[in-house]
Amino acid sequence: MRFSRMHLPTLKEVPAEAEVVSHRLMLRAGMIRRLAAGIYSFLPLGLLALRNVEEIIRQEMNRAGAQEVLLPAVQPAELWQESGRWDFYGKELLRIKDRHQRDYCFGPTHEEVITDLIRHEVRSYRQLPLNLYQIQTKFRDEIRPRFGLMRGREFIMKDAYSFDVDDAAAGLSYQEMRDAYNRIFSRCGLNFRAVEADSGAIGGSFSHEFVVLADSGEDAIASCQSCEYAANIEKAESQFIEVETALPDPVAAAALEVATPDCESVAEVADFFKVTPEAIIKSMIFESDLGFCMVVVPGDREVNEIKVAAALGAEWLEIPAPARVADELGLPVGYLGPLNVSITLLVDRQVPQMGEMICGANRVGFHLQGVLWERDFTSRQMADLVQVRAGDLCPRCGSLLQIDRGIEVGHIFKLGTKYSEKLKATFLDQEGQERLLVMGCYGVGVGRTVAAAIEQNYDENGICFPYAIAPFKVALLNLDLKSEEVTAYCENLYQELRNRGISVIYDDRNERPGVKFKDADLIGVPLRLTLGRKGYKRGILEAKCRSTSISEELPLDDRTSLWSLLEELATDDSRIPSQ
RNA sequence: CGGGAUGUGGCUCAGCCCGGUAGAGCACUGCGUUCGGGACGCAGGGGUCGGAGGUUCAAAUCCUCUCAUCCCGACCA
Repeated sequence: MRFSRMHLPTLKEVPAEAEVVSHRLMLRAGMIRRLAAGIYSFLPLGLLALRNVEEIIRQEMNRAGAQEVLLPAVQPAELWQESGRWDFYGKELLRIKDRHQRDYCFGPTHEEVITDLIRHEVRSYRQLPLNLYQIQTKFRDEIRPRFGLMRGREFIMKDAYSFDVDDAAAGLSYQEMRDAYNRIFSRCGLNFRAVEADSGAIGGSFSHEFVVLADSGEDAIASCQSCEYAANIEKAESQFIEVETALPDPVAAAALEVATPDCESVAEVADFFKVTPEAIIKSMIFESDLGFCMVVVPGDREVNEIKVAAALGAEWLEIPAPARVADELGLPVGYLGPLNVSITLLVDRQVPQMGEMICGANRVGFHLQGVLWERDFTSRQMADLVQVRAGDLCPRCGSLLQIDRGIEVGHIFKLGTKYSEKLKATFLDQEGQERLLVMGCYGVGVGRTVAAAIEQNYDENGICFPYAIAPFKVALLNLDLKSEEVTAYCENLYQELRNRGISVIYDDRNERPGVKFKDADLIGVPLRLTLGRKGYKRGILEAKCRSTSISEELPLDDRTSLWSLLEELATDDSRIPSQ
């Protein structure tokens, strides 16, 4: 492509709307433009990057035996009512009406549509396994879209759905997708981790997220420093070690009520008693489909709601407003404690070994000191309820866990029969028995993968695209358009690069050299070739690598070293796992 | 949904408090000079100041409503 002919509106200044690196750089590099909150247009450069990721995805999905389809974006409400998600999915589902006032939605995901399709198509175990995928625009009406393509409302997703005869076969499909995903993100040149995750609203029993490590990421993951264990913080567990608790001697007969005016938070209470938060127990009221309950954890720990919901076996869980707690239960938020409460008491497994504790007295302005497990309160419902943190022990090997931030770019789920049951998607097995299809679903955020790649690869001059997804692999800068020899050489090299199938942007604009350098850096072209009058006289072409800043002088009359340099770049940063 | 902020040429912003002919830089067009890290000079084009209503002789500026966008929060007592 000739730069002079390309619609590539780079910006010197950063549009005020952009906060995070990838968003800023994608705007500045002329890749995307915003139309509305969370809704973006792709310009030519952005689309090239997107297509490169799509192509890698297609290759790996096809290699894994999946077949591409294209499903409708607009879906009738009946299907969603049949699966039960019309009500459950909530406001994220963009609902629309047609001219006859019939309800539709713009698909945020396609379990319903694909299951409907398959239940009409698949009758026999002979047609299985089957894995269909598509790359398509989704819409999720996010509460708060932000960060450009990282959390958009309209976005492009690759979603795949597998259908198998039983759990074991579905496990194989899942594993195949897991391998494919590892190859996809490796080939995109990303530093990522596959982590165990909660399956959330999509449902199912088991899932892994693929998280690109980046400080600006919205997700946190816990990973072991020595073994392979890695999990989303929502899901992560830690090893629990029983310790003997030393009690003071003699032990007081009962806890002591102390006036603690205006001490509502753990920090304030710790300050008041001159103790660390570890000596305090934090009590919180939760409400679920099973009613109210009180959750008790060490004061220096954060409650993990997903673990609470799992421990309770609850469908949904939320924290009621303090006013509601006061009205319904007569309990004062800020001064809660586990003594003498009538509702379910759910206690974190670490609490019994805390020794003498401080907790709220269930009376405004008072806390209890010297509280003891068993003497003062107890519960049969004990579990791991807290969020892991750096320094906790790996549940597999006992080494230290570390916490990193990252961007979720892929998520794979074992769905089981959740949707096939609701939509009655069945087949006949070898014995002629009617059985439910066992499903899995597998998603990749395509635009988000591009954004994540930028989050992970940039410097003060702009984007440093990994070779595999770079819109252009080579930028050829002609610094002296007026010189016939220089221009003739550049034109010839440009043609040869194109003939070799190397995507190249030839900067033939009538601009000063500085402008060309800045633009080539900004748009993240991995290899920059520069030729000016001086270089031409010396018979050399300057080749500079964007990511390493290493430059070499190549002879004009022999291009073999150029081809080997490109070869090297192409293989260098696509870290394909060996397996 | 709660809180905060912002809407002025394509972009970044000033002007608003204290009402009186709409500005700068970048970008764009033409000419000239310049030419290896976002050049300079001269001459130009382009804005119903987010929208609606109101106050006023007069509104970008004051008032009311509305729309849009961004940030924080919407669970850690």
